[in-house]
Amino acid sequence: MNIKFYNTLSRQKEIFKPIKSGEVSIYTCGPTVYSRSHIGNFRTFLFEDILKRVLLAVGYRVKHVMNITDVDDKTINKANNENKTLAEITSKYTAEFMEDVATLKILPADELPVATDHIQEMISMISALIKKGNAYSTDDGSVFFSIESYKDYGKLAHLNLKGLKQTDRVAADEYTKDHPQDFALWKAWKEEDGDVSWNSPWGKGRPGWHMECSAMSTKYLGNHLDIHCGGVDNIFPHHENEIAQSCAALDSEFVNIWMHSEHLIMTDEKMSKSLGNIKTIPELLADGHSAESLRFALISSHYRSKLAFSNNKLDEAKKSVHRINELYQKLTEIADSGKSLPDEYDLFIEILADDLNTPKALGVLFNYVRDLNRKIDNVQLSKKEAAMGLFFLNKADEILSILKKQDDIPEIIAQLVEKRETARKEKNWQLSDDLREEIKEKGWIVEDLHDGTKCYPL
RNA sequence: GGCGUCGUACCCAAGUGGUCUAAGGGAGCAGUUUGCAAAACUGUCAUUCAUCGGUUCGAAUCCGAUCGACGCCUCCA
Repeated sequence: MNIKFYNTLSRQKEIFKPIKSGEVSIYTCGPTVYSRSHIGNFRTFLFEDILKRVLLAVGYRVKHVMNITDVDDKTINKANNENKTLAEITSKYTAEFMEDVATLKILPADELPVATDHIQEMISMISALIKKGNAYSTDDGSVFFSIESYKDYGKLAHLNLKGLKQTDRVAADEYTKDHPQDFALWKAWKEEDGDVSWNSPWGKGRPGWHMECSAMSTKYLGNHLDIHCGGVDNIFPHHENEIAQSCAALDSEFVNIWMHSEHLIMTDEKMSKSLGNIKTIPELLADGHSAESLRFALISSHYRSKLAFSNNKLDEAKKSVHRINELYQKLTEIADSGKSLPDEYDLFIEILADDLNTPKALGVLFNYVRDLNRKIDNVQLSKKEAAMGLFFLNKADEILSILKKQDDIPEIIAQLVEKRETARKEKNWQLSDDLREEIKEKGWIVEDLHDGTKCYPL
């Protein structure tokens, strides 16, 4: 099967060919651990999760590396503001990040290297760049990459140097640079950095932001890798600068396919910390949304489109997740142990293999759900077909991970349900309805089937 | 100033030259079922794809203009 991915570099879909047959190397830009990641950040991490799961589903071995940025302006500021050490801040938020990753059932990366463990690798790379004439040090002990020394600069973001606007931010930069757009590889120590510094051939300082990704991707995945991902905002400057650094330092091809996810927006605004309209995973869980609903909401639009995130969207996701889980439960009761797959599975995979078209794949899934429900209603579904359906849902779920697989019903609820059953048998409708209400108040829904009842969390 | 994206039903959202009188989900309405509900099922719900032109035998899909929303141009996923 041909797998196609949209490559930011070429601005078109390309047929995916791994460098090494049967194996895919992926580097994804991870969090900067200075605060809890929000749902917008997780849109990107979930897109990467789907990417990985699709590659695994079609039989590739996947080597995935995600960096943790644990030293930069934001982490240092945070530590200063809270009067804590850098390590205290970054270890706290790294732990929280990993917690959220687990909650959302995101497959963790094989390696999660942190920047501060790779200072030596970065220094070597910077030295190599200076030696080759792609970088220069300044009087204060900083090192900059000279963008004029790298002729392809701008090829990812499709920027040409002439068209660049002289923005205030660039103009206001306090460093002395040859070219205003030259970016820092090494930043000389400043007073506000406190005790955050490493020795280098250029004096005390710390690495520039982009350096860690170049150094760590090379260390863990080699000079040349298959796929590199991140949010669209990373295209420029981060990924553009990575390309310049890596290609210049290594004299090698760097990344074959660059994939970027669009932003999640709330009420037509980008979710951002400065606007104060962010939601974290624990907050959303506290609002009563399940991990499955969150996953569903995040994959219900294509990763390259802006995602309109709203309460309405979450409510819809919850119902959709329930619909699929409901069928799953029914199938469990009917199915024999068969292990064959319906044609819809191939279609499902094929659609996902076409640049991860999750909304379209969900369409296929729902069509199938309706077909099976119809057969169940008409008592036409054979045990064999049910087993097929069950196997399909399980296989699809290896990618989507939206099945809840039976929640445990608390003892109190189970007792109330039983009590209600007795009342119903005695045709005591008043008591039965009251009990249903009571169960609902405790957060569970009871539904009466033709034979018995069903109970699930609200 | 430069580069780029998007505008599909009440809402979300696929479709990127013919199978489109446009998938799927949610909401609504009507019905089957049910002690009543819920769930499920059935029917209904865009002859039309921001607007106006053009190319084509054929366009939501290509081109141009207009209107509207948005992103990037040094540290935000």
